[in-house]
Amino acid sequence: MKNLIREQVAVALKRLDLGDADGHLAKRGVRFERTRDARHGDFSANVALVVAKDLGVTPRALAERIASALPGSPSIDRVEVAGAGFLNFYIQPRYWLGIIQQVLAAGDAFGRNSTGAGAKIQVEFVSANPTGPLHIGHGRGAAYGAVITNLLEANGYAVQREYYVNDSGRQMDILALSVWLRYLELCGEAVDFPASAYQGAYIIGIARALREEVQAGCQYPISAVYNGLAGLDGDALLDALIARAKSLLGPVRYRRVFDNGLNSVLAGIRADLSEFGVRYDQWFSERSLAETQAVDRAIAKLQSLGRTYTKDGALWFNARAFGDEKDRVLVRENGQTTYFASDVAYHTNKFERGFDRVINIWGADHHGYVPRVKAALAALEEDSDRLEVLLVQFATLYRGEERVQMSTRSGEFVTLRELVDEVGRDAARFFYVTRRCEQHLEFDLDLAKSQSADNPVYYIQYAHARIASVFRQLAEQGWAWDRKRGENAVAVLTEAHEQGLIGAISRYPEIIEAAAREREPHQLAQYLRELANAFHGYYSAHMFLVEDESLRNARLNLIAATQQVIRNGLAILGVSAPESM
RNA sequence: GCGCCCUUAGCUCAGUUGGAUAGAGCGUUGGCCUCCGAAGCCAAAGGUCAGAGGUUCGAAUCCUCUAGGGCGCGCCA
Repeated sequence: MKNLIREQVAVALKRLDLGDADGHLAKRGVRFERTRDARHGDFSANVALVVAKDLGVTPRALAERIASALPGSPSIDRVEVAGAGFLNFYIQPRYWLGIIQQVLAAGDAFGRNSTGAGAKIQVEFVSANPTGPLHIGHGRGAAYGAVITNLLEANGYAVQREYYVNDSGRQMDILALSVWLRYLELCGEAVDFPASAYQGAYIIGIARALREEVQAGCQYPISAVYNGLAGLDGDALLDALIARAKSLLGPVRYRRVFDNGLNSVLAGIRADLSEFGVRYDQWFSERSLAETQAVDRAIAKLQSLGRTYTKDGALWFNARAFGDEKDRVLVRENGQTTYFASDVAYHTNKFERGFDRVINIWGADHHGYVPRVKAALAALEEDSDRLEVLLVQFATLYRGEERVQMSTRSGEFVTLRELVDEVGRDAARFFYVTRRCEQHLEFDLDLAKSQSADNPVYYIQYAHARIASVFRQLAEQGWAWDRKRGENAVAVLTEAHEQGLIGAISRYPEIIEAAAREREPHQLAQYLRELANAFHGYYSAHMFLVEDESLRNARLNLIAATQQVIRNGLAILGVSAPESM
């Protein structure tokens, strides 16, 4: 409908010999929008306000001229000039009524479109270090990423969901060390477990499994482990202990301890995400980039393009020449490549895989990292605009009034699993995506648990279940839904509540498009609440199961369409649509 | 210190990318089940859109400054 109006206006402008404005309307701020107020018609256009500026005429006069030059359409009842010079379009009720049939005919496909035309988009999200279970902060990225990908698919994109597994580096060494020390404890050694190692209880579980597997095969006397390390603490102690673990165990057994930790934690993460309704097409290993020499190749390419230099024994990438605020190290003085070097290789790899667009969903604390990755892509002569980084603000966690600090190392965090166990997957998923992602999220655990029934998700689900209940009631009264009869009688749906509900339904495809385009899942969540509100109001005001067969079936068609749209929307949010609750 | 993000009703948040009289939920106050599910509906109260300038037909939205909050500024990942 918006497109129809846009075409109408374009024709009018051409007739008035203002055709040059055509085609650039959107860029110049011309909008065709739904009105907020029914007194302004159904759609409004500010075209006269914008174009009048260039012509030096009054917007109102121009609006009158455009209005009279409109070709008209059977779907458009009338057009009025209002306010400062708005064109208000009133749509024929017939057109609105047709939407019910469209929904029922399209079913699960209603609202989907082919805007994306099959373009390949990769979305990488969560990608938390596999050093511990996912916590509530990760849950936000998981929910956001899942809904974004669902939205993109609904818009006709070919989406690939990916998790980048940081399975190498110092953090992982600390995990391996933590597991080994707990293992030594289980072997009966008196370990003074370092405060900066991973404290979480899950480490002990992993250590126990390791001990079952290798028995005493990785055991060393504690005196040998700590020999010569007295006086060290903090990070220095950790690094020394990691070096000690590697030297005592040797590469094979160290890798075994390491992989025990990695695989166990990763299995937990996979299970948690799966239970949260988040699925992936690919789990991409950072380690594999080094093992396939992809990191070396990326560095070599930067070198051959002359983007690097050596300083202080390290190899630097000339990031400043590509918009970053400082240059970045690729190979450290000790010969090890940096995480950044892996990331250059990783993003190169993504582009090599032929995605038209690559989206990273990162925590907001990584925002400073964006320019350097883009700089590297630009330096490698890739189109860095094909990489889009969406930043999700952290969730701050409260228990009532008290703020809860979270850190994986200290083991003090509320896990995603605990959240899902306590408030349920539907409520958790919905809660995460009702807020704009650049907004800090205050997550009150007490509220989420104690008042879970007040979560708006139930309001929407209730509308869906209520409609299911009406159809059950219909059958109990010995009636059957005659969809054809309802379709022929839709013109009887003249009540204000019915018009409002039909209007709400008709907005759904626009919401799906806008929420995907703007990467804003909360628009869909917000919309579903409004749709449910329109339905609940209707339900309270009117009986559906009336004696009049035509009216009854017309209403059943309307609420069946409502239910379909709710189901489609909830599916994209990853929330269930119950028949009863 | 420098950079990015945020600030809207008592609380948690929307506000269709510059549009017409700024909206919901929770909470508060009052009303609605002899009728399809009251996890619902209807109504009331509640605002200097952090503050000050600017841009224009028009600003919560754009630009500048100020205040407050978050994050980042490693040869960590």
